[in-house]
Amino acid sequence: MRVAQLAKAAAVSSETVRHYTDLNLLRPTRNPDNGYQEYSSTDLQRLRFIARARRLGFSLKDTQQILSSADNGHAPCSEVRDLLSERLTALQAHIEECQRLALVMQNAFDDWADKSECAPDGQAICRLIEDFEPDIERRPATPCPAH
Amino acid sequence: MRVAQLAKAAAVSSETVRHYTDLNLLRPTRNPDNGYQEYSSTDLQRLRFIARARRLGFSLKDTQQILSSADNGHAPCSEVRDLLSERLTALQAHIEECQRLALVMQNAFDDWADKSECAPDGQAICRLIEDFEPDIERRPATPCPAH
DNA sequence: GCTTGACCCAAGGGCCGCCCCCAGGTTTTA
DNA sequence: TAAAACCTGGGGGCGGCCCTTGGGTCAAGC
Repeated sequence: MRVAQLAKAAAVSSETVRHYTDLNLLRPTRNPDNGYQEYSSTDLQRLRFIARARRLGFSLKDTQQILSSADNGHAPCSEVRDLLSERLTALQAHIEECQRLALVMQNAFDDWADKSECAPDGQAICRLIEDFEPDIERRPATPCPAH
Repeated sequence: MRVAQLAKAAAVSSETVRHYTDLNLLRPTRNPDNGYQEYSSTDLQRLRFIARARRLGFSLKDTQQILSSADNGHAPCSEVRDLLSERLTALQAHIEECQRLALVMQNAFDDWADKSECAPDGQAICRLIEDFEPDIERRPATPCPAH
């Protein structure tokens, strides 16, 4: 199979296939006639595997590690369990952080409902923001990447 | 003030100050003797403003926009309200997405508690993952960046 | 046989919000 | 006076792709 076929079969984009190939997650051979990548059904299996792992919250690096374990003949299952539990814990922490931020935002929003429009006074930038300081403990201002 | 002083006064890193300066969010002058950046108290106000806006979940681009409105003499408040509400909505969607993912992970984890270690059979990579397909509708595999 | 359009390639930049490193110049402190 | 702490610009790195550039290749229709 070539890039686009493989991509379609696994419901990902061709760029994703190329990306994974660059990362050596997929190992196509070369068609010597035209230099095209030739993917096997094993690659399709791997690609589907990767897509599933991503859906389960694993990073590409995780997946890389799992696949290379499997390549070396080890059953990666216990590794997978551990990784999943790690990722789940991290995700829960992330969710809590986002929820804290959402609270802060909601509080600000509610507060601001009362406040009148601030006229530009040449001093303040925007009093809504400048007068607002959340009560929560200061944490590094790395809000959730609210994609 | 110079970089480190300003950074300290706003409780951010010097690199952050430099970064914001590169983005033209801060506008220091130059000390002609040594080429150092010289920040004014206005820059400090702006920097604190940015830090607050970040804590409220605004992106740097948002902040840039807010600041340039203010620079142009417009009171950015209504803009700020709109942006905040947009960001809050996006954040809530993000949280829900993460919660769905956490559920999927938790389900996988629970499922897997029963299953025995899979021996490497030369065919499967890891049955835990390969046999698992979450019930939720397929969504682009862009899980939460669970940092 | 020739065009059109769909596909393929490699290499590189862009996103976001910084952090870190380099190599060298300046200032401050002991 | 020397060491420590600062400053400069430029570049790379993180993750997981997406997109562009500037080509080459291939299938189908006329």
